[in-house]
Amino acid sequence: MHIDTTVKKPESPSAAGPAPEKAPTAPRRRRSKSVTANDVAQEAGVSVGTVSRVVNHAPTVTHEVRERVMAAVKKLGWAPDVSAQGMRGVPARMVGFVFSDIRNPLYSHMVKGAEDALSEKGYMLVVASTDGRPEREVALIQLLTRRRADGMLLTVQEETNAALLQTVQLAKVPFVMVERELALPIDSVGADHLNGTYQATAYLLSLRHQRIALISGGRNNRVARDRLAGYTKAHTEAGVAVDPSLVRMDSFATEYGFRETQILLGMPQRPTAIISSGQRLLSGVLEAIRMKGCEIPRDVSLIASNDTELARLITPAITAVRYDPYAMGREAALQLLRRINHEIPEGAIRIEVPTEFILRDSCAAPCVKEGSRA
Amino acid sequence: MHIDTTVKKPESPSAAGPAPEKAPTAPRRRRSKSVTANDVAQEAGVSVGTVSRVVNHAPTVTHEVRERVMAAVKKLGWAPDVSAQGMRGVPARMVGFVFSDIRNPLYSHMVKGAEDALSEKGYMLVVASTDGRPEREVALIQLLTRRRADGMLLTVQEETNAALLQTVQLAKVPFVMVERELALPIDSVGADHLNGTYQATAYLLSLRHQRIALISGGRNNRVARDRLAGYTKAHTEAGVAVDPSLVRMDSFATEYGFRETQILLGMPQRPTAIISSGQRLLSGVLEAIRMKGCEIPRDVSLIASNDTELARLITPAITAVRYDPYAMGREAALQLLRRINHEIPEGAIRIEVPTEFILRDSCAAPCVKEGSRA
DNA sequence: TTGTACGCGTTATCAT
DNA sequence: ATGATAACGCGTACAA
Repeated sequence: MHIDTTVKKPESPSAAGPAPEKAPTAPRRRRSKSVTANDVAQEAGVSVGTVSRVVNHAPTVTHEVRERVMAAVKKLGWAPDVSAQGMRGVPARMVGFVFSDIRNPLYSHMVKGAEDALSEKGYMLVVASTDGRPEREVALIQLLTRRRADGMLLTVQEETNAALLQTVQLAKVPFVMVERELALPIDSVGADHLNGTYQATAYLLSLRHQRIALISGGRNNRVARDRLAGYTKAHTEAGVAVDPSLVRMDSFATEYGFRETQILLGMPQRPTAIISSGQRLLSGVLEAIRMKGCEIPRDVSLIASNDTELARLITPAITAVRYDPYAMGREAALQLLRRINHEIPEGAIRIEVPTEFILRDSCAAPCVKEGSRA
Repeated sequence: MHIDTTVKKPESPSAAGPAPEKAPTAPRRRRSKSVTANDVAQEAGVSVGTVSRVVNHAPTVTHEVRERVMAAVKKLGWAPDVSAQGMRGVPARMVGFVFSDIRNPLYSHMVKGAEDALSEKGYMLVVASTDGRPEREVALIQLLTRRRADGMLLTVQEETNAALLQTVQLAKVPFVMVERELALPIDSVGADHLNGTYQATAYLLSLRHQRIALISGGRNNRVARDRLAGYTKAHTEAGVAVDPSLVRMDSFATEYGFRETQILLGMPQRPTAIISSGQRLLSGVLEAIRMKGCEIPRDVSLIASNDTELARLITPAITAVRYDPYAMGREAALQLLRRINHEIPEGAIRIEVPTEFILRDSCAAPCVKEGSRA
């Protein structure tokens, strides 16, 4: 499998398109009328160099000349052409955010956090959804690189994808991983899932639950590793053995939550509590619990992560591990900006966002009849 | 290993244009030596012109030469520099989507629809959140224009904002309005809220509700106008008078839904049904209903728009007017692409996305004791 | 069919 | 402090 770097222009209006498209007009590609620095210079009675010096805040410009140039700039409504600036090496002030699907509230909140941080500095944010397809991840990173993105935020599907690692290295711009980690010296931002899941598990154990199911996704991702570590740590501290059959970490999808919950609740020794770690999992888990005729928290206790409107408003309200995706996106963007501007020394940095345990009404001590069967 | 010829302050090049903007110092950068069309030409033993013709699919190139050039392209990993292309008038293949806040699922779904349509054609999507501030709308449109966006999708706060109208006209690129309409000859895409609200209202009237509240936002926007029209039409057809005090159309915010519902349920002749038209309103409305000690549908019937996971999963499940924001975003992007490529004749086009009435358990005939009081 | 040369608008260098 | 001018990399008339 080779990476195709050839240039495609499927929609060139002047050339033959892929469809029987006979464009009504065969327009000249030339941008015809636009005011240039030369026009401004003429208007102000100076040279183009001076115009450039003025707008770039060069210290060597007379106040009087600056005023004249600024007046001309305003009068003509001129602004430097970004393409021409690009040719001179001026950064595009654009960063990309690559993730699976913006419709996931987790990502839309991250994006907003990133966008807020970036727009303060005059940066644009390009969103790039991969639908979880690794080849799309690679293609989008390459596209953004070619389009001169100054850096990228990355939440990939598979942390060990070799093609991805190579692509990231080839792009000479900084990256910041979000809720993921690569085997490269790259900054990363993520929530403290270890502690979050530890708290949730410890709480359930303190209620005397012995069989606690953990449903999550991304078995090979940092997030899942941290959650499993927190889950295991709590069990170890409580002296309770972990039953591997209660750990389901293959997908964040709603359907997965539904299916695995059905399976779990159908087990002969079924779990008395479930930790649903994944924003989209919860509705699937809830539906399966409902379908099995179970009542929360009487028949099964439930803890969700992340906290959502659904968890808060449903009856009973669901106890949750909360963290702030907006803050994660914001911190990631700020770190990326620091890298872009070389404000910090080399060396990968890990930024951790705290988790918070929100106690609600979805947990109770396990029902003895169920717990002691077999 | 890093190219670090820059040794000034944390850089921040002008990019400001005419507007006074803080820019610490001028840049001193040089893009690292990159492979150019000239290198490819040399490698292939042809001239730069031929290289350009090959990658631009010019018909006048020998197959043999094309092969040789393509091989050189692949070998050197060359791709045309976008800035240089930009200077020659090649479009940037980038569009902007301006809206209030991506965290609103309505917009994140629209964005995904738009992105899917755009990425198929090799376009990038820049997201631009305004937080509902009109001056941000103007600033972002100007920014995107300067950055050579080929077109923009727009969901503005105030359809009558004069500064906005002027900015849109000044930008010489095509726009497509989403769920909004301007007094300009511009394409628009929106859901059929008139019919959706008509169906919801007619259904409630058929259950013999006489006092139906309508909560929504954007009093001066197309969406609100359409909803009010549908609401009124159903009342007229049923011969039921509309009580203006039951129509609350000032905001889409959750808090507004909460507050207005409290007020409505506190009225001496309180409504027996509520139509909550706005994705974020629902949770506020529900919370107020719960706080007032009312039960759905016994004490108050409820219909939501748009349909959401919350509406579907809460007990009782909420009857809803559903439409597809993803489809709206996609249609808007496709229409914008048609405009960008001049594939359709001039003249504004309105694209309507259908609504669907989802019957669930949140509506019943009004309680007589409540309805007949006073 | 292919090579050559010009120009797009800006920034940086070198003179003045 | 300011003017003049050389790149930057590509697309495309025009020449061959």
